[in-house]
Amino acid sequence: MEKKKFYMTTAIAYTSGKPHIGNTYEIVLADSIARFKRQQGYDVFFQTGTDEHGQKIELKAEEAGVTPKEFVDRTAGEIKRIWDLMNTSYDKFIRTTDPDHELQVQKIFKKLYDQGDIYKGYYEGMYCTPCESFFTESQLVDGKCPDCGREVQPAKEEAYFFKMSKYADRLIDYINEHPDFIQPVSRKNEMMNNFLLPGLQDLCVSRTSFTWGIPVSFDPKHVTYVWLDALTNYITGIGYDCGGDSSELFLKNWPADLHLIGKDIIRFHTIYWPIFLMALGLPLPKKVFGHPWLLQGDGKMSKSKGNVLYADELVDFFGVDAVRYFVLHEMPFENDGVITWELMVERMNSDLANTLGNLVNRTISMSNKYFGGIVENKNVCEEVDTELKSVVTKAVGKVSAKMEDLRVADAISEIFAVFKRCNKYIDETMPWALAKEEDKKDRLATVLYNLTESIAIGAVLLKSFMPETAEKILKQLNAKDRTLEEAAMFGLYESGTKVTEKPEILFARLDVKEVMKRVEELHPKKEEAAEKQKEQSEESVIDLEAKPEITFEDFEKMQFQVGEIIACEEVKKSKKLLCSKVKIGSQVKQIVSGIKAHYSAQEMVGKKVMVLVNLKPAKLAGILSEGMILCAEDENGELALMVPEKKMPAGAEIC
RNA sequence: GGCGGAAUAGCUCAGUUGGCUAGAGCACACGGUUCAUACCCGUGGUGUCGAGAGUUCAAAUCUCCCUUCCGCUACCA
Repeated sequence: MEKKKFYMTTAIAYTSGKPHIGNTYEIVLADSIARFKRQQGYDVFFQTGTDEHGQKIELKAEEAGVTPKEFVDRTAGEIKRIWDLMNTSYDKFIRTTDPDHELQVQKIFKKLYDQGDIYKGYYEGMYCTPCESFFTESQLVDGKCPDCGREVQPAKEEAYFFKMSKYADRLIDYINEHPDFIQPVSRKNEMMNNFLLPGLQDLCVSRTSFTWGIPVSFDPKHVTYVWLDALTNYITGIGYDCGGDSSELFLKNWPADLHLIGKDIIRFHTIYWPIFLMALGLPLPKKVFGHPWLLQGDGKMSKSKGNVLYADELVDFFGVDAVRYFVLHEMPFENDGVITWELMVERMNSDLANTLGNLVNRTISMSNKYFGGIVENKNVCEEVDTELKSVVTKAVGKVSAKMEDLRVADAISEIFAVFKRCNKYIDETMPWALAKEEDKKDRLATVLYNLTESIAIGAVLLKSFMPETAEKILKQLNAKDRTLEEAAMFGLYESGTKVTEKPEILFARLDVKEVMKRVEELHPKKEEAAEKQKEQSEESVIDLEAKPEITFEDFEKMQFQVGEIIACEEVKKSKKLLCSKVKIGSQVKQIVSGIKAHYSAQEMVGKKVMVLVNLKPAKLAGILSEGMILCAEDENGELALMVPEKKMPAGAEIC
């Protein structure tokens, strides 16, 4: 029987710099889907690659003192290296500087021009070079770029435009008739309401302001502007030829079954790309999934802060599969996910080391201890076995269902539910107790067989997400690989198999403090950069949005007093909170403040601070707080306590 | 400004067409256990289900309104 094809792509990564963990997320997500589809028996073609043209790269190369080609060769190599490091199983890595892609883009441009979909016009406005964007006067903020705040120049460019409106109605129909086309569905409304229904603007598809791009063959002072160049990679990469000489690979795989992209470029993939395809007379992709982004927890990722997470660094700390697990697990379906070092350590310890690693380890250890490593099914079943088997054999179906909806994080949770059930089973059956009774030997053997078999099935399910780990587990169990159908059948692990004598620790527990210490050593730049920013901001001012005017009466409602901090301790449950005992006059109040990141408990003691005394008490992390210690905050979130500039007694009114 | 979404346990979130004491994971506390990587299992929440009003025998779930946050988008000032 011929396998059903499945063609999927990621967005191509822009080669302006090293990819951070957010970029890496997409390729790992895509890889899990690709691997799972293969496991399901699809003939998968998985394409990824790099987007290498544009003015930004031209400038970056100039800064670096190399040619654009040298520059992109370097960054594309770096991106590919990280994709490979993450153990991703792409079939094709396309670069938009590949000669066959460039040639094909030129032919497509010409064809669309000849058939009247592309016409020549003028582009006018204010141009921001770093952002490569035009803005109207009214869009500018203080006369500067609304995106980056830098200077803009007036510019008028001769340019080619694509007649988007011509195909709009057809696209609207297509989207309505294919409710699965845009995922998640909430994005569909955004596209409809903001673009399609109000009427599409024509899209500029060429530029003359830079040269690092694919020249328009019949008008070489123009280069193809980003979207017609970048989006077409999905067809040129598998051998499309608009002259009618497309490859077998293309004929077999187009239309794509899935374009996996970031939510920021949904518009281009669900409006412009389908319309380009219509103009070329090609069928549209079946599904476009705009995934959310992975964000850094403690503030936005920024290179100057030195807190950007890079995949290779994380791999050094945790290993490839752990990093794959983090990015996949922390990502809900529609909302952005958050990732921090602390969170990763937590996942590492709780899920990977405790639940999974320890399970494999204890199971193998028991087989060795009680049966010299031989796992034999003596078929002495009890009631408790039924539920275990049911959970284990149903897992495949659950995982598949989640994957069908591209809910990868949920799919992984289903797999871990199997491992958790196994741990529970051990407690229910208490093998160590069975081992003490000679006549329970066969029951003990059966229990260990059931466990080994369950873990083997779990490992098979894990293959798409954590390939190396799955393999390690199967190897330690000496279990045969199996298909997904076989993962629904309990009892295929060959009775009488010998497991490894010395189980290898799959994931070592980590100490948060030690990890954070190493991170600090790794990024000493952090402080330097922060100091630099401080210097820069010394002369700057902060404008806040004005709150509504209040009356003197309103003001008088608030009671501010000088408080002396006589004791202070960290709130153990919390990362941010300090709990202070504050002396105000003759009474002492307990106040919880979110300032642990800026002040240690020790240095708080003895300080005299400004306190809002009559704030309604509230519980923070379960601790009563009876007021508020006031601080000033700058744009970086740095805090400074408000202290009196002369000596003042505790309780002095501030008015 | 327009369109859309969200607000539920300390944290991240589930809660189908309104229906019995509102759930899961993590964290925390206590108990159990010892095969194992101080691990696993069990138990534990006074949560005003953002505020207010309404429909209903019954609302986290429907309607209205308010507040806050988020997404997309637009732009007069």
